[in-house]
Amino acid sequence: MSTASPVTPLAPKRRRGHLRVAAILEAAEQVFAEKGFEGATMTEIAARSKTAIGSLYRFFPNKEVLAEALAADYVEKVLESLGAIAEKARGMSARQLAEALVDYRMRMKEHRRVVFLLLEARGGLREKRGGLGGLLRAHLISILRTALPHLDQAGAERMARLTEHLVRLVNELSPGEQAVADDVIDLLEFYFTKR
Amino acid sequence: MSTASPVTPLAPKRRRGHLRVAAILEAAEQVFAEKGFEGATMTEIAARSKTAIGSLYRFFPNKEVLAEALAADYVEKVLESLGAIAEKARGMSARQLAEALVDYRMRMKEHRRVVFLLLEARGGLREKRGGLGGLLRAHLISILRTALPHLDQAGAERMARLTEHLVRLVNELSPGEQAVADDVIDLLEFYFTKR
Amino acid sequence: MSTASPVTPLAPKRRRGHLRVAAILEAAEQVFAEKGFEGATMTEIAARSKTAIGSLYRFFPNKEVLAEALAADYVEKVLESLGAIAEKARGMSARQLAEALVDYRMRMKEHRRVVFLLLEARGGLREKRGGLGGLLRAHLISILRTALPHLDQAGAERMARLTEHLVRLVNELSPGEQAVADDVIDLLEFYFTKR
Amino acid sequence: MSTASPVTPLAPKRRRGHLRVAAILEAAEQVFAEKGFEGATMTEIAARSKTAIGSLYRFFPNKEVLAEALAADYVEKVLESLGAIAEKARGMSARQLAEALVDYRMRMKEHRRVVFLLLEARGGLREKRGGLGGLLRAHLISILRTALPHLDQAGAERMARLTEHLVRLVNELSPGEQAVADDVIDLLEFYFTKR
DNA sequence: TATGAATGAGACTTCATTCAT
DNA sequence: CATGAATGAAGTCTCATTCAT
Repeated sequence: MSTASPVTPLAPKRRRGHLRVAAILEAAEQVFAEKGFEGATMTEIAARSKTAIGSLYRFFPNKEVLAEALAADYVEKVLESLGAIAEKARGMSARQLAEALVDYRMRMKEHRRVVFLLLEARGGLREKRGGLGGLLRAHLISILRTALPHLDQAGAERMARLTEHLVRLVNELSPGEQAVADDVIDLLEFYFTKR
Repeated sequence: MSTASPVTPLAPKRRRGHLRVAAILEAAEQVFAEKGFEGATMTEIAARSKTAIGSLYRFFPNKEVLAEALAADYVEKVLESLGAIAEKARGMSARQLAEALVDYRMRMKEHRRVVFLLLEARGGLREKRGGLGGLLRAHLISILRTALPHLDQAGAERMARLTEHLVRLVNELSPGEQAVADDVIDLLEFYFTKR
Repeated sequence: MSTASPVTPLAPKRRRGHLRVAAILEAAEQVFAEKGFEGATMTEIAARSKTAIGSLYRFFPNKEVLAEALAADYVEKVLESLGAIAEKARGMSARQLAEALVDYRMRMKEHRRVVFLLLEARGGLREKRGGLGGLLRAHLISILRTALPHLDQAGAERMARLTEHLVRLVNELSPGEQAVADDVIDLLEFYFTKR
Repeated sequence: MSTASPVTPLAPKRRRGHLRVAAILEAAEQVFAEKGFEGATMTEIAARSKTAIGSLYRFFPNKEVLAEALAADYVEKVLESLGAIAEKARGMSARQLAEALVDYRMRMKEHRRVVFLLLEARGGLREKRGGLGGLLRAHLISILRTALPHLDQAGAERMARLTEHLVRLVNELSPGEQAVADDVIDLLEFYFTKR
């Protein structure tokens, strides 16, 4: 009765709880980004979010759940953005599509390294990657096929792989390197046009 | 500047010479790749390399030094490869350059995730990145300017940033995705030609 | 001497009266029996008795007090039963006495392991044992001397010690072992007769 | 390779280790006896045996293993004692048998409450009870049938149950109560004779 | 008064590192 | 030098208890 439920973050029931959870997630994102999954400590996450360690565990019964919550949060936002692009995809020019994708990544920047760390790097979460990362890939493929109707499924998959990687670069650019983002757009435009 | 840290592996000059050390580095690479820096344990590295824990510590006085040795090892190999490309760079066509760069990455594949983990992800090693990562960047810039003489320094830096990122994708490709590597070459060719 | 500890359950006089308290005591008995004193958690006791944790603490200001209340409850019942035997003790035959004692234990069975755990095992409550356990012993001695007038005090004490232990076995018998209870009666009859 | 082995106490390889393990087991016995399984802390066991906590965990990878080692130790000694009785069982008189059994318990006294706590009380170890406790029971049954050849299996089982319980009393006797042990012998003699 | 969120001491356990043999 | 036992700081997580609502 109290042990057999799947381990999930507790949904806070009071108003205060929501603020607390938001603070925790933000701190966790920072710490995970800085130290990686193993390097991050629950103690530090608690301290940075000014949460008592016991309270942290009330909401996220263990470190893995916290990481997953972060990932889920991220995916949710990404899917939202991709959804917006998908709606406008039909009839977009190659350049417009390239711009839209780079722009969406740009807006994801705040979440920059968490993706990297939690969706793409960690072993324990690897299985979820099929779930989360795969979901993103699928959306991207669908967008590509809508905007570039001449693509077949295999071609779109291949293109999605490269596009995803290329676009990811914009998250790693320092303020002084923003010009590189323009190159990314140019390259994508060429890629979308040529194929 | 970034050399001569107080703690260094024993007899770094003939590191490759010592069989034990080679075994340790190989085991360390595996374990770091699988578990990340924090997740990796000295005990497991010792076990996998069939080295007594005490002996491991004779060669590498702590975990960080071991990771740095690995990184140095990696950089050494990369510089070697890049050096070979640099020698042939003059007069290379854009396509030939693209192919050479992708090919060199291909051959680095075994070291794939160690780069990722130690050069790019870890916080404690971040500072070194300036040293190691920066070194690679400098070489790449030089290669680009040699092969593409019309580039100015700023343009080459910008191009190096994107090229480095794009080329990195080939390390993450599964056997079934090798076709994507061809796209990378095509894109680089276009990139090198157009600019 | 052992009364009036500074911390006591609220309104102990009409403890049975309060429905909530009855539910808590029942749940506590179960949980203590299953998990032991340290293993039992206030949270689980609260949950099983459908009491908010805050309310649980209103009635029993800490875990120890709850355990003591349980023990006191148990002793109360036992004294009641022993009292009934004591009344009929004069003139009882050895066999009748043996049967009465085994029978009383039989009826205590529901409380079986709580005795064990709280009166006999726990260190912190050990001191109270002098109070509670000693009380039971005294009653038993008095019963023995009434039914077996030839006993002197020392002999009765000695006999009480063994009788108490022997009789305790019936609480541990599984349904399939009820025949052993008959042996206990036979042994006690012999014991009471011979001495 | 390092995780898939059953969890067992590490056999110390050096001389020092054996002393350490002995000290740990002794401390553990004390602490478990005083506080019970949940109440006992690894920290206290380490402190009382003057062992660093890390060393304690080297030998006993967790609390449960430590408790089991203790239980196994106990069972070994008991079986030894029972074995000695079994050898002499044929032809023993009822009184001699009673005396032997009480005597063997007497000599087990040092281990007194650990039995109680680990073999008979704890939930997690309950399964083992079938193994360990059941083993003892089986030996006792065999001894009874040898010394009292007229018993059938069912009768011996029943008798073993009561005998085991009765004999256990001698472990709880304080120095001033030794006379009770004589009563136990008398009762057992009667029990063995009459049946 | 009832509720359950918040708190933090402390338990178990791991592992980098040291050091006696 | 090699070995692996010893050490203890630090991390994860639990739970008795308090307190704001």
